[in-house]
Amino acid sequence: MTKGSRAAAKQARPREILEAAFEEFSLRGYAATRLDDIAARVGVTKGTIYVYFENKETLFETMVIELSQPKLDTQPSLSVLQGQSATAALVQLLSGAYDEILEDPYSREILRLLIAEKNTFQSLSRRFRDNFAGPIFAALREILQKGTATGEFGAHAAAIDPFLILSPILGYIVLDMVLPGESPAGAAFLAGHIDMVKRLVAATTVP
Amino acid sequence: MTKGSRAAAKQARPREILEAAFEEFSLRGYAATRLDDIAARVGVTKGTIYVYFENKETLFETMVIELSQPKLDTQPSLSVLQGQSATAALVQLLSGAYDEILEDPYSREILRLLIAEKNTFQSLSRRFRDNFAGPIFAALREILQKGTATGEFGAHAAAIDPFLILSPILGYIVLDMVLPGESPAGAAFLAGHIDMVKRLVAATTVP
Amino acid sequence: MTKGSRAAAKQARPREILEAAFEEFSLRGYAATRLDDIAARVGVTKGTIYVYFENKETLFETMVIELSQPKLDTQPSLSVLQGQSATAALVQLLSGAYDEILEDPYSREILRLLIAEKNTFQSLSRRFRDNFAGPIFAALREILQKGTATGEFGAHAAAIDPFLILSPILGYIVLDMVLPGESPAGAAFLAGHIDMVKRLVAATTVP
Amino acid sequence: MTKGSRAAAKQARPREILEAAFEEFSLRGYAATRLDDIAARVGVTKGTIYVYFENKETLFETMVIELSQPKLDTQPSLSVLQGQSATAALVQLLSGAYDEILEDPYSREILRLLIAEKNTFQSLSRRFRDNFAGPIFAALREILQKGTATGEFGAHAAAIDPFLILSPILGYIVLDMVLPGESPAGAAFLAGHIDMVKRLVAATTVP
DNA sequence: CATGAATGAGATTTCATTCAT
DNA sequence: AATGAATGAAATCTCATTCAT
Repeated sequence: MTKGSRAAAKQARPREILEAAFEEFSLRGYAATRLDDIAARVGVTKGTIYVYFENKETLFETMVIELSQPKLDTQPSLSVLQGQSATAALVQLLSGAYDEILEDPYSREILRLLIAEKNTFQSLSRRFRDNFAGPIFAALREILQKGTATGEFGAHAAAIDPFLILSPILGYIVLDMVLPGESPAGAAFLAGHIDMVKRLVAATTVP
Repeated sequence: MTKGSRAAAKQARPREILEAAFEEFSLRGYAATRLDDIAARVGVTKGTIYVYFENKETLFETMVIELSQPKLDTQPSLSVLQGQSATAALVQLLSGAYDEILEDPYSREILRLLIAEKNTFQSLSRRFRDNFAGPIFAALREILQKGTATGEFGAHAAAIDPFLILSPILGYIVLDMVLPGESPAGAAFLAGHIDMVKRLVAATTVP
Repeated sequence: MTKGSRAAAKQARPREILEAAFEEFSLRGYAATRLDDIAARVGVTKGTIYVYFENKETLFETMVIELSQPKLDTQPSLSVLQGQSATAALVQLLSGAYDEILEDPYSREILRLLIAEKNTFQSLSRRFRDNFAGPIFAALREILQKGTATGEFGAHAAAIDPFLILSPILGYIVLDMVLPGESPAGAAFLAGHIDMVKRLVAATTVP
Repeated sequence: MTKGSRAAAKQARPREILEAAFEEFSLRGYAATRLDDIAARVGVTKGTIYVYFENKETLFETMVIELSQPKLDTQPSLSVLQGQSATAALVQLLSGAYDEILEDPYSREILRLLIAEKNTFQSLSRRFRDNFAGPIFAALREILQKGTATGEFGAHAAAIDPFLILSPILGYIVLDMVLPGESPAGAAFLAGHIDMVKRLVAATTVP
């Protein structure tokens, strides 16, 4: 089985490198990270990285794409949201988003890297929009329309910008990025967020 | 007038450098920015930068501190909020925050740099918290308590985390950072944000 | 043989660099020597030096230590001096010292560098004292005492400062340093030196 | 008298700079010394140095020449040595040399600088030979011949290399340079030196 | 005479990338 | 596949020198 396990080790090598790259890049940023550090973290030498990746830029891009892949697979599909009330769907969508952010070790840091490198890696931002932000916005728009149509939400709900509803999540992430340890607990914030959104869409009026 | 102009040039030099530094740092990030580029932007040589700043690190830190100074001067003071309803104060605080973000050429980018460099320039993050975020949170907390006490807000309002109320602003900034040009217009978003907050604090109940 | 030659080249590289460093440092002094020059002398590029040495300072220190090592190995040991007359031992010690100075290509120049950099590389001076000067002084002291005890030397000999006996050697080196080509021939000077020392320790009195 | 004192200050300026230059150059060596440091020591700015000296090189050379001038003035002239015994002249010459070395604050350090910069400032070494070492050697040669002629010294004395007689002084300086604080007291060493030289020239024979 | 801002050449050091083994 | 020695381009920083005031 040595042959098999050796093959397995080789198979795992690129992933190991990507994970080490993630750690180093998120610690120091793209430019300040040295390939030496990444290699050392994996326990190989610099040259080995070039066996698997064309160059530093490719390594970075691949890392972002590869490590944010799982999230894309668990994206809310519109179909999943059917068969329940719009409110329930809303709650599920937000809860799912927080789950991912709080539990996935990569999402926050990758978002941070995208923010940091927005001018240098614009294609990654576009990817983020197309594969990640876009579908969520679409799902949210669908829910708002459905809720309004069924009278579950107030008449104004259909006109709400989906981004307004999602923005607290991003705000939460940012606070946690800039001032780690000073943001409110994730679960508490989620509860507040859901409560706020419920009030927002509810069929009540304000002065 | 030659004498005056030389003295004036000398007086203005540090500020010129800081502004050029801002442009370059926010374009490429701290590590990838070359002092050569900053110097070229000012129209001087590398050496001149070292006449005014000890090194690259100091230049960066000074730039962040200096260019975010105006904002600190326009911070909402608690006293200003007195003499008006809690709702009006809330609206004023949020409007003020948006004004600043939409009009100040620096704030968004500096926040982005803080996010990007959170591991490398932690002291700047602390500064941001103490001088910027802290006071706003305190003012907001005050407003919530006052509004609840006077019955203007619902009983639940006092317990709302101020950060929940502010988070959409940060979310807005982030979206604009990662996907420039895709965020909703600032004024429209502000209106939506204010409406949402009004509904949040209003004395109504939701299922 | 290719494998062998590459390994050999690698093995020899540090020593090559140290020798080139010696040439350049002794030509221009520590501060005025450029790593470029050292690299060019070896036939590699600047970067290669950093593969083997941490920085310029380390290179200098290592060079001094490494190239003065052979001398330490040929130091007079006290045991060698036994089994012969004190006078013979004295002559042997002095002759050995001249041999080394006249034949070793490094000693004079390294001493010169130590003199030049005494404020910048004090630890090297201490090394020189402990490993080099100290043992010779000790051996000389031993000889003086033995010669006095056996009556071979005059009674005053035991009180002679060993440094007085050795100082002409240092003086010779210095003259040769400052005015190369103007110092007397080494062999002639050694003969004169030995003669002077013999007269110094002899059991005669002077007015 | 303000005018006069101001003029005096101006007159003194070059000398002040030379002395500051001496301090800094002997602390760090030629290449590592910054004109800024010298200027700061005088209490002026870098530019002022250029008012009085053409460049760094000239400043260094002028400093060495100027600060070793007093010594040249007190050089032993052959005439002074006449009218006393050869032995007395010998003692006077050596004592004078030690006096100068022990008391003059510059001589040792300047010699050190000459040693350090022998390849870069060869003209200074030549100056040293012509103005300083040369005359002393000549005087010494004269004394040896005279002492031999009068029978005061042994017959072998005329053939002694003057440098052998002087070398302990240089050796003493070197030891004090490399290992400051470890050399014997100057007065004791002088006494030993004189005693050794007396024995050397005395009309005795050794086995 | 004195200043000190500005220069620009050059020095050390770093590091992504290559390639022979 | 993996290594690691070597490269060379580039980045930060220094400092002697100039010159307008």
